[in-house]
Amino acid sequence: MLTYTFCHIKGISCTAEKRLWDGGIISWDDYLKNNKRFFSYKKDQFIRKQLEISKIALEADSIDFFFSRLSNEQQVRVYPHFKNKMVFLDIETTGLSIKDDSITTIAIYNGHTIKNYINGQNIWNFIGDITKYSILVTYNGTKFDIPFLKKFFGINLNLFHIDLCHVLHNLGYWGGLKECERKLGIQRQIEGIDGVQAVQLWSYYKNINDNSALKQLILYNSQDVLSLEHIIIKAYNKIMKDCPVSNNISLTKQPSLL
DNA sequence: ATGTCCGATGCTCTATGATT
DNA sequence: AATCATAGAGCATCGGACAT
Repeated sequence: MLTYTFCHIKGISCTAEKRLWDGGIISWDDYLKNNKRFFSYKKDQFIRKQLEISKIALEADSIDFFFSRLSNEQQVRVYPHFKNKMVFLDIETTGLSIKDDSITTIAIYNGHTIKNYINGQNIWNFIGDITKYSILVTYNGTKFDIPFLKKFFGINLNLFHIDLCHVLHNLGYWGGLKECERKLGIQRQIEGIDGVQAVQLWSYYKNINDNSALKQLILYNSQDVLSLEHIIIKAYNKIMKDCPVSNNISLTKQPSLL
């Protein structure tokens, strides 16, 4: 998995990495045991040293090592190795303005269970729960979810972050979460609700005590975090598609919302 | 030595797409 | 509708590989 990645090393781009793969150098050990030189002596020595350090970093589960060396769109590569430290996150709000609007609900999903947080009920439990994880996965969280969370809770979430919006852009997928899901062939359990309706559902709950509206909002919020897991797997497979051995990881069974 | 080509990197600047 | 981080373009630079 991560041992098939070379583009975290300075001087090796994705195209250079593909040349290695095509030349039969698939894993770090393939490179280290190989006598044929793909680069100049100096560069080759540097790469060997970096691969030895990479092995130690992987052994030590150093997320920081790989995150700091991989470009934003390539950080998805850590998914198989570090998925037990990852959490998918999505928030709902009363609108788009960070100045005027507030968080209504938060959903997080760790690959096994979904947790929901509701403003006015249990929302402050979020802070304690989120610190159990190391990597946050969002869609457009850089510009939306994270600034809202920062303002609402008044703290910086000290987590590594993968924004699948940028990852998909880099893979040529544009058009928002729902549109990208459609293009990727991802099926939702809950259909027919969008962000605007999510705002309305919250106001029904708040203004006329409509508990079924809240329930619907939570389901919608939960669906979005489940979709993020679908997307990261699709993105991972696309990013690694040229690697001769590691492609096609698949989705394990997700919790049912219905 | 010298020239040329190629790949990788690193700036600056601007337009834009995404969230509820 | 409000907002702004980022991708992408354009450009310069640097080092390696290779031919002459």
